[in-house]
Amino acid sequence: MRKLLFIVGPTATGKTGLGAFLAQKFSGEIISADSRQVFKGMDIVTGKDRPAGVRLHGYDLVKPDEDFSVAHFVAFAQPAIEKIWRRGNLPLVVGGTGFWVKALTEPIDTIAVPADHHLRKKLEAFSAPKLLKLLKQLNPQKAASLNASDRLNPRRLIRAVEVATHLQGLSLKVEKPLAADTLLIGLTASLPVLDARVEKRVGQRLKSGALQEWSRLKKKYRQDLPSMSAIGYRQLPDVNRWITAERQYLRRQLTWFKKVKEIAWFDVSSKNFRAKVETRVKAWYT
RNA sequence: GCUGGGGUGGUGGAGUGGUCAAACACACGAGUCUGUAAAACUCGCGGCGCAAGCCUACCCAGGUUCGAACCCUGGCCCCAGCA
Repeated sequence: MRKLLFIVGPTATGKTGLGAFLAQKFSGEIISADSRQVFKGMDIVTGKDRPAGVRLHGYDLVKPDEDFSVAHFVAFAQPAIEKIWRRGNLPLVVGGTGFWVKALTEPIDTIAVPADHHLRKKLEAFSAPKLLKLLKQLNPQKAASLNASDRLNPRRLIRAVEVATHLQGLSLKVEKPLAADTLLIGLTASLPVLDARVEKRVGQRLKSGALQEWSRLKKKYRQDLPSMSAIGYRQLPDVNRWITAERQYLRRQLTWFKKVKEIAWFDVSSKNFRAKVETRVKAWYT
């Protein structure tokens, strides 16, 4: 069976570095699963590492003012993975965007319903209770299935209404999940270690010209674009707030990934952690 | 040293006699998640308790009052201006 390797975990754990290491060992190619690194020109602040000698897919797919969501990601990544298999290589999906990683192997059944910007714009004026009421009329089951948090989340409610209004006419062709033998490697460390790494990384990005990149993009793009909501762009020039936002994000990622039971976790601050991972991958790969 | 302002939670900052464990914000903690996911959203956040509730709090010490974070006296500290 074809093999598919995932490297996941919170920010600043060195996922790409490990990915490159494993890619060389096992003749692999990296697919980045990162919701902000898909944007061209957003390089320094989002921390795009480009390890030498490794094929890496998934960076710079669109311009910052273009749409790119899970659906686009799946549409891009699945064929990319197929091609890597055809070349006889091992695809390594590397990324911290949990939802995107999940979508690759667990199909989203409403993924075929595209964004209706006109409708969204109209619905944005509605309060959460009003949206919920509307959803109840269109799709009572969906409305009933929402938990307390989502019932108060306008963004989620708008999408649910959008799906409900467009679903009928559409012949749902659900994406096929990738049939593969998968291994999920999770990278982590103690919180103090992770926090320290975050701070260090921000420092490095500042040295590499993060401020210049930020001011360039700020002039060029509207601040309400999804791409511009990337951590760093929102907080700069306040460096401390940037660091805080990175740490908060790190914790959110941890919350997501800790629920994924299949992940084999490795502590990046333990000694020879790369060797340990390599051993684990080897056992699975051969 | 003088004059004026001020000392409230992890932080900023409301509150100026009872309805205050203390608005609001931030930070922090725990979560949610099926086309914005580095997004959006929810809950918690003095102590004990499942809860009802109880206890300890608004620099310190006294005092006034049925009742004080809020009024008075003294002390300590901070800031601004003048010396």
